[in-house]
Amino acid sequence: MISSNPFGDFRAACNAALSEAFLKSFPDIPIETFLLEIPSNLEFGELTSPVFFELAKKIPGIEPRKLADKVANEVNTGSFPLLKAAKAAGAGYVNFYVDFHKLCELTIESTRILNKTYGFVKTEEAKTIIVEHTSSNPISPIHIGQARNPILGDALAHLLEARGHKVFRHFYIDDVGRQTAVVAYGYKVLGQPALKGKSDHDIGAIYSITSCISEIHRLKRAIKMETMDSETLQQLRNQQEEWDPIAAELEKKHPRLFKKLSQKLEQTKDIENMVNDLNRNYEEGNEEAKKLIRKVCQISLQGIRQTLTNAEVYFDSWDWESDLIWNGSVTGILEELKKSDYVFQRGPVLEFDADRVAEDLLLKKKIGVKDDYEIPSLTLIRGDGTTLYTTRDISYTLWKFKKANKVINVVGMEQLLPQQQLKLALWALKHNKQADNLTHFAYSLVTLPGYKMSSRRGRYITFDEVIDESQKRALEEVEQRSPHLSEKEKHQISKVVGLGALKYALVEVDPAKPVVFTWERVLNLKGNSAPYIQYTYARARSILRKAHEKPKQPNYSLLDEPLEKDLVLGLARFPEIFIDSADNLKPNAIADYTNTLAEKFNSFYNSEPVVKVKPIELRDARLALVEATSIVIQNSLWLLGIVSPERM
RNA sequence: GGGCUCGUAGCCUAGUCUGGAUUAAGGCGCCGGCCUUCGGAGCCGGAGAUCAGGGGUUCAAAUCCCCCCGAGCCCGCCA
Repeated sequence: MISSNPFGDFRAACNAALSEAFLKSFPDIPIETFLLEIPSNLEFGELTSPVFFELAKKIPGIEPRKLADKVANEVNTGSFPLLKAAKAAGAGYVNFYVDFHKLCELTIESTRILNKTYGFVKTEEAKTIIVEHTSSNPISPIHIGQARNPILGDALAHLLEARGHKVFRHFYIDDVGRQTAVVAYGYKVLGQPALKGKSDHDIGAIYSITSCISEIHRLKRAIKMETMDSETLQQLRNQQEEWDPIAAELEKKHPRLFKKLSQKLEQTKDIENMVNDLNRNYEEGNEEAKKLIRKVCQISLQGIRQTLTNAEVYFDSWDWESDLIWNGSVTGILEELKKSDYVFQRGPVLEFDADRVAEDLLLKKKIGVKDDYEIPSLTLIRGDGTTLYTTRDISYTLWKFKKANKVINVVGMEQLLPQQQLKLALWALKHNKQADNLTHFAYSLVTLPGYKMSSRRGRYITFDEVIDESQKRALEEVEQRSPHLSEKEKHQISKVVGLGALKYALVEVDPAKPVVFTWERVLNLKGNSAPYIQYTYARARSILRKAHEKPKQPNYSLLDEPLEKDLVLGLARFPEIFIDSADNLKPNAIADYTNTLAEKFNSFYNSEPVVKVKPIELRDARLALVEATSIVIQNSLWLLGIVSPERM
């Protein structure tokens, strides 16, 4: 007999037994559901129910413990094979004890048979889900401040897929907007040269420098104008003082490029206007503008794709923002919105009254804001007729809902307001179902101590550099620890371990919490890290290789050591952990679980011999346990996009 | 000014949604042990926390409510 969720089966048995017993003891008292939780200590059983404290209130004059005693006595363990005993304890608990030998056999055999699918309990409500993630601007490389996005997005996609949903991973190419026009303009004045370095890095440099020079030009011109008061003038001067050192930094970093771009841009009287024209032309579908901006984005994307491939993050679809404009869907949505009564004109600008939508349709609570909080309005169309990011995102979102019934946007927490406005726009358009099924998976950004990253200012550490460094450090470790391995093997291992360490460091923490990036954090090879878990896997596999043969005659009732019991319980609980992690979008729970499991396994094999132990029935039971553990580690690391190496 | 998020040993985190058991769980770092025994990226042990602070609800609070302090972010015709 096998089970897709051994501990879940035990939980179900406890629940049924408890309901039955309670019904016998107190037929008149209706019970909703029994809370069953994992007790602090194994002496209190494998599951415990504290509900008698609550229930005692409903029955006058009875103490929780008395109630627990009465119910515990009525529990009929005979009809539930996994349930060995139920005992009242403490001030009013009923503790449930599992038949360990049965659970043990069920867990280990299920794991070995289900193998790469063990733990991945399928949902009964399979959906088609689009996970949109990363979507970094095609104007600069992905930097470490953004790197949490692909890691989290990929882990979410794995989780949902394993849960039985149909998942599509989408990258939204944000090619519309001023920033692409800036870099395209810089690229154009350079004469559209072939690039020598990694393309996204080169485009990123052109972007920062063009943006910086343009900003300084604008400020200089503004300062020359005499029609302003001294306060405004001072503000402009302050801004200029901010940009001057940035220019110096960029010049130092890219001397030749900086010199060339400055010379070329010197000839442009008003860079800002040229950029704005280019942006407008692009939106209008002007062929020359299309050719130029698409080219620059393609070049940059080539590098970004390379980075993501190195990180082993893949996409099913690359969606161009500009397509939504050119095919008329943005205009269509705007027309619809205008009919909705929630848009208004403010001078030349079209605004969306997000607050009134929320008020009228009673949505404030639903989107998580207080009743008296006034949601700022959203600008839909600029004075010059061009659209804004969130405007376009409305039609992108509806496009995604044509292909899926649930959409998860992996977007930084700082974009909470536009994501709320977007949702409200869907309600204003009467797309209630879509609004309800749109999830903003918000996470905090990665920061560097004492350093403010900014693509526009050219101040960032790229994801590429961090991957390289992490893998380089891993290689040094492999060279030192496993000199006997072939060069090829050493390289393969260091790739997997270096990348694993990086991913783990970014996925391990609750997404709501900020991560401060330090090398110490990523390059941790000891406890609570991917290398620690990977090492545990490699050791387990090594033991299995040493045994030469598959366990043939395991007798699971010989597994009686506390360390064995603890490990088996860990394996049995994996499916429940997985379900919670997938349904509540908590990839960090998997990281935490896997690390704990690795600790249990390390303790086990350090004190209990496996290969050489006698009798053979015990040896085989332990071998099967080792095999099962290796499977669960591999499966859970897979969810996080981390590879388990056979050796390291 | 308004809003969102976070605050747990020197440092990094789990637990908070759904309140439960006289020791608040891990990791890093620190101190002390373990290699003629399946790979020491390991194992075992130790020291280290009034769960930011104050009040409240409860038989029971890191967890729920109120107040307050501190940090980050948002409130743009940027994305």
